[in-house]
Amino acid sequence: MKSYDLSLKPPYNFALSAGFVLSFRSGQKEAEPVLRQGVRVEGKPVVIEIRPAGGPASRVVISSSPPRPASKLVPIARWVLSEDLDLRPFYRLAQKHKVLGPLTRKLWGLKATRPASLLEMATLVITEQQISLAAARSIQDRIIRRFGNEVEGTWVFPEAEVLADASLRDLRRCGLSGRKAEYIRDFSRRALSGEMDLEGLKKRPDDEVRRALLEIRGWGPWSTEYFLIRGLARPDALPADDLGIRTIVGKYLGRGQRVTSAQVERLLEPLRPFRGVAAFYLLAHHMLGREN
DNA sequence: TACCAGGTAAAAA
DNA sequence: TTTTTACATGGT
Repeated sequence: MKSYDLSLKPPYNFALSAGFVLSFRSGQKEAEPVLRQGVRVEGKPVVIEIRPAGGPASRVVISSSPPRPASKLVPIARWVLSEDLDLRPFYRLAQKHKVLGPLTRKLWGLKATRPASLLEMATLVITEQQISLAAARSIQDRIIRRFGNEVEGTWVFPEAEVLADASLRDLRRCGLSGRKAEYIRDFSRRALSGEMDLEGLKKRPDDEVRRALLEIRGWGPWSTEYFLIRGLARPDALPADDLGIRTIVGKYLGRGQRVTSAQVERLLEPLRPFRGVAAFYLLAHHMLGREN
């Protein structure tokens, strides 16, 4: 299979980052972390494979099935691996912090991966509202199997058109509430018509993205912040009312108990403008610790 | 079995 | 205006 070398801008540790995301996915644990991601290249479903290149931690090898030219795969890989997030200023700031300092040295080069499709991210955000991550994962899985395409065992998220045309009945059958089915279909319709310019969001400042999302039905503060940090890797975006974040911030920066969203804001204030990344590092440290 | 889980809109007070 | 309530599935 044709494969291409790619050097990501350091600091970046692919094996650590891929290992982290793979620890959430059920199934086989391989000796070498291989990230398989369903993506679309000019609308066609493709599975892209990213693995360590050996040598520097920031170097990877990418390939795809069916094969696609490097000019198509490389930008997708850069996006999925969040290359645009520069960790250096975060690390400089964290060094002065009692908790984040040692923790960042331990997790040096860690970044979250993100879906290639912002529509997939938006759907995931809506699905995850209120219910547990396990429940949401199972619903998202049904959505992708019902409406997406399979490539060699990996499922590729559907295009906006498919979800825009879906019946509420079929969406609900995936386990979504009636409301969420409407939110997802409405959002897909906006994406399809261009009323919501998803690609355009990538270049717009945080506050403009917030305004654009908050005016859409189904998008409250939590969903908007979550989309910013997870979907766009905006380093300061912080869903302070998120249960997971309130728990983890209380554990690492408070007295151990879950704290209020106001306390989350206060405790992470020294990490501005990297509060979202800081919260991610706390969460990652907690999750990786639990595995052992 | 009941209750909570990485919320939100809409109804009721 | 502020406060309740309905909603979906999975884990404990």
